[in-house]
Amino acid sequence: MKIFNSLTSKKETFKPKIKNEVSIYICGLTPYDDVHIGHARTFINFDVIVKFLRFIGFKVKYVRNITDIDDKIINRAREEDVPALDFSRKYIEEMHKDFLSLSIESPDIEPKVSDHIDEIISMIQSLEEKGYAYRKDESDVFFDIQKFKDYGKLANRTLDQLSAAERTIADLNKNHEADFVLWKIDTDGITWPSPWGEGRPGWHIECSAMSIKYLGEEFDIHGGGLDLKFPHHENEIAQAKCATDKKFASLWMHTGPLRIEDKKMSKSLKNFITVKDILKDFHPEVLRLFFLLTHYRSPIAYSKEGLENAKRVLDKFYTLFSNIKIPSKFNEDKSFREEFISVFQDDFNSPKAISLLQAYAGKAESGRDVSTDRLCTLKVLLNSLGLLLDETENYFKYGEFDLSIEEIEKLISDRNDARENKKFDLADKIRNQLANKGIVLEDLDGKTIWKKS
RNA sequence: GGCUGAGUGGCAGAGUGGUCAUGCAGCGGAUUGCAAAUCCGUCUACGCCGGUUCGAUUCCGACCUCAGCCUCCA
Repeated sequence: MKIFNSLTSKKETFKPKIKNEVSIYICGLTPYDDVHIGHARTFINFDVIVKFLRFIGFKVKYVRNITDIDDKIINRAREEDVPALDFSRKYIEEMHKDFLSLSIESPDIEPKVSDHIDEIISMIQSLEEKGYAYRKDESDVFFDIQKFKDYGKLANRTLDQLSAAERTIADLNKNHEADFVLWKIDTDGITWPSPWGEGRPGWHIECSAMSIKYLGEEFDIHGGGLDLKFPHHENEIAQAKCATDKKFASLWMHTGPLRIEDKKMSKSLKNFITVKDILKDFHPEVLRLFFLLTHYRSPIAYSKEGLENAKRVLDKFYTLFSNIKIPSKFNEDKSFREEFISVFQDDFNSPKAISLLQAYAGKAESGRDVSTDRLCTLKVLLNSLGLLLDETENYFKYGEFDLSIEEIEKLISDRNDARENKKFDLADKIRNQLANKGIVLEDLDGKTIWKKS
């Protein structure tokens, strides 16, 4: 298996530390607003990656954190006059609901920063003992990037380049402009006592502390959205390596951004579409397939047309299996499975793997190659990506309608009466009436079924 | 400005030094009361300019355009 390593900018043969086991840490969300489809992209990508690793037989330990201490949370909570952790708890619940709707599997461990203050403090202490952390007078505690010779390796940036960057606020307590906070001194908002005084952890240290706690000082894969590469992941590496003198994560993976109108979808740009909004119109698997039709490292331009295209593709798969009963016992088509795996394990090439499945589906439809074993294998492979898991009926009737099921069925029955009596004008009128409500009819083998358009 | 990535047919999107991606849409046909669904057939491509090569969309160089990061961000 090959995986692109952001640290070396090369595809590398994947060799986990322990044979057949994978330890993976993914940076999760800061819960202070609804989950948007840019987040969904990242977590669906990693969901599929973890699923695939398990599918081919790896034992995976998957950790995905929640950053529940953050200035934005504190500020928003203050605006609403509720305790910060109550505020974030509310959005954690929303996040879990959204992820469940999207069939994103829960990680094995989902640690929160607020539960790991002790680990964070002791990591900062060891950085302090080794001379990587400093403070002036009673200032915040900073990490001294000039003491860490590999600083900038992940982002491919030198200290000079970092100095040259225009920074709006220069903190006079810092040795270098790019030094970052390990412990922020504060008495307002949510704080904990520490050897340096009342305060809270800086952003970055939590992920170093929690990944090491659950996966050890050296583990296989660390990932997240591309926007976390610098400074977040760069800083994580600095802290973890300096505190432990170990390698930390061997492989770094970053998912590409979701764009909307040629800009990255992000909370700060306020150009986001929430998961809840999308799921009003589209089945969750449509969103999943929309993402999988593009490689995880490439940017995706969000568009309604793109989602509609993904829907048509998924419709075809569901239609193919709508009349096929999958037997409980069948012989898996090994060569098909192997072909799929060999494509997918080249840096998780989902678009190529799906095109392979589409080609097989096409062959099956044409009646040229309809061995049940092969069809069943196709279903297994789609399922492995988190697709084709819903009942056909549910899938095609997903969404909101203006009409009740009873009303729809009454109209269908009226139309069929009209057809029996050759009153085709009336029949077509009823069909148009339903079409205007977003319901399409199909007359199959003397039976009429309906779908949401 | 620095660093990184990308520009493929109407659209999405892989890939490759010389035979086909794949799918959606379109078009023609079968089927249907007419549609839909399904089936058969089918068109359109590699940003621009040079170079290497017998041959380049694929390798090299310049240019143009776009995006991401450099400040919070998945």
